[in-house]
Amino acid sequence: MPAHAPLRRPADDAPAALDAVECQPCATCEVRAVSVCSVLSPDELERLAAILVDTHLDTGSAIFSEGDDAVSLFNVTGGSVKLYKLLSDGRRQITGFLFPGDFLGLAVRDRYGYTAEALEPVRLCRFPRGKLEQLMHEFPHMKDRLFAMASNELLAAQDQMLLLGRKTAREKIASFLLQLQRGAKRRLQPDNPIRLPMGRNDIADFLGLTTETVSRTVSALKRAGVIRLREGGNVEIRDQEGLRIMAEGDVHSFEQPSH
Amino acid sequence: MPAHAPLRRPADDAPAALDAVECQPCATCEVRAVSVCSVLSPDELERLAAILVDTHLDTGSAIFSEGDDAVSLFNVTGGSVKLYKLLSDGRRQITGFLFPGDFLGLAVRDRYGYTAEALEPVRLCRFPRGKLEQLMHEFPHMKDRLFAMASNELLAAQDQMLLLGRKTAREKIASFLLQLQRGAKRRLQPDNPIRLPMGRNDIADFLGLTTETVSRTVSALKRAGVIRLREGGNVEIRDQEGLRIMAEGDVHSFEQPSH
DNA sequence: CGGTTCATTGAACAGGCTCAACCTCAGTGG
DNA sequence: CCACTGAGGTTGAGCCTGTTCAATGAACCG
Repeated sequence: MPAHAPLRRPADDAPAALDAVECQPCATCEVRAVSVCSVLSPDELERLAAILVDTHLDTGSAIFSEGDDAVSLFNVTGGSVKLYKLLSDGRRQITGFLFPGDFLGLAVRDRYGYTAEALEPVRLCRFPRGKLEQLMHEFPHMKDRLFAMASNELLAAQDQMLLLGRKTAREKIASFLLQLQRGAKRRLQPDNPIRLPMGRNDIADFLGLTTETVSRTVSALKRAGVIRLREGGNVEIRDQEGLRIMAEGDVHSFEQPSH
Repeated sequence: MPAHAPLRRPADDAPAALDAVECQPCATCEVRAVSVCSVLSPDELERLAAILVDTHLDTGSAIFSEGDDAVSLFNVTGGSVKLYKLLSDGRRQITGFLFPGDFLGLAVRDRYGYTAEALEPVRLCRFPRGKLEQLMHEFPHMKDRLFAMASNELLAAQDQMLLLGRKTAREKIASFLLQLQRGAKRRLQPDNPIRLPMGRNDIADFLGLTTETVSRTVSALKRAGVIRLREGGNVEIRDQEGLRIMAEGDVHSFEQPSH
C-alpha cells in the first residue's frame, strides 16, 4: 500500500480518544466550512454535535454494504471513500469517490443501494438516521443544503453517464484527472500535483475500463508529456489545456512517438 | 462529423404550440396521484395551480437546452420526454426518459445542465422557478416530496452507471425493457405489451450503444422468443423470467415502489 | 407513386478486453 | 543485509464485442 495519509487523532488509546473527540468534534473539524454544517448556527451545530458519533475506519473497511438497513448517514471529515455496486458475477461499478466535506447517504431508501468502503483511513461523523431527520425537520435550511447537495450529485451523475456511455478511454482518463483536480481545488487542497488515493483497479471500475487500459492510457499521457507521475502515485498535470481538450474529445489525434 | 440533431426551438418562438392556461388544469389531471401534487391539500393545490402554465409541445420540440437560464421547472402530465447531454462532436448521451408524473428540473443550478426534448406530443405544467420556490417554502412537505424524488433519481442514476460501465449489449437491452416495464406498472399503465415511444437511436444513446447494435440485439431477443414486436413498435415480453436473468447481475434486486 | 425517415442486416474493422509475463516496491523474516 | 513474498502496476499479443460503413427493407406521407 502507498503511505497512509496520517489522520489527526488524539494520542490517547481508543475509548478515551473517542470521548475526547465527542466533546468538541466540530470545533476542530477542518471541513466544516465546505460541508452541510456550514449553514448551521452555533446553537444548531451543538444540537448536531449531540447526535453524531465520530468514527474512524481503516483502509478497506466497509462503512455499509448494499442491502444493509439504512440506519445511519455520514459526513466525511477525513480520508476518502469509494461507493460501488456489484453484479452477481463480480463485475463492479464505482459510482463515486467521496472526500472530506462530502455527505454520504443522500440517496437512500430503507436500505442502502450501494456499498461504501474506506479507500484509506477515514474519519466520519455518523448520524443516526431518525435523529438527523428530526433535526432537519427543526432546521429547514439544513434540509435545503442537503437538497442542494443531492442536486449537485445528480448533475455529477449525469456527467458520469456521458463519460461512461460515450467517451473513449483517453477521454475518460483525462476527464477523471480534471475532475479530481476540480474537487481538490474546491476543498482548498493542493490541485496540481493531484493526490490519487485510489488504485488503478478502482479507477478502472469507476471509468468502465480495465486496469490494463487505465495503465496503458496513463502511460500514453505520460509519454505525450501531458502529465507526469510523482511520488506516491500522485499526478502532476503539465499541460492543463491539452488535458481539457482531450477530456472533451475535440481533438481526434495527436501523434504518439511510435517507439 | 458533427452531425448535430436538428433542434426545433422552444415554445417561446412557437406560440401556436402553446395553449393558454386551462381553467381547471389540475381537476382533470390524470397523473396527479403519482406526481408531486399528490401530497398537496386542495387549498395548496389551488395555490400551485395559480402559478402553473399548462403547456403543450410537439414531437422534437426542445423544452429547454443545456446552458439555458433555468427559469422554469416542469411536471410532465402527458406524453414523454428525453434528457440528454452532447459532446462537442455530436456524440450524445441520453440521461433519462420522463413520463407522466415525472418532475423535470430537480437538478438545476442557474442554468440547465442538459437538454430536454419532447419524444412525442407532450403536456407539461410549467412552474416559474421563483414562484415554485416560494411555494415550497410555504409547503415544506412539498419540498420533502421533491427531495424524495431527487433521491430516487439519484439511485436510478447509479443503476444506470452500472449499466453503462459494466453491462453487455444484451444485458443493457434486457435491463432497459424491464425498466420501462416497471415504470409503466408504477404509473398504472399497460405493462405487458410495453410502449416504446423512443426510436432505436434514442435507445442506443441511452444505453451507450449504436442503433445497429440495438437493432441486432432486439432481433436476437426476438429470435430467442424472449420478446415479440407488436404494432407501433411496442414490445411484448414473452419470457419475463428469462429477461430478468438476462438483465443479470443484480443479485440485490430488491424492488421497492418509489413512492 | 417518389421521397424521407427509421429499422434491419451484412461485412470488415478496431478499441478495449483477456490472458499472461514481468516489473516495482514494501514488508517480513532468515 | 538480503532473499522471499505478495500486491499492485506495466507491457505485450491476440481476440472479441460492439462499431463503422454500406446496402436493403419497411412504414409513412405529401
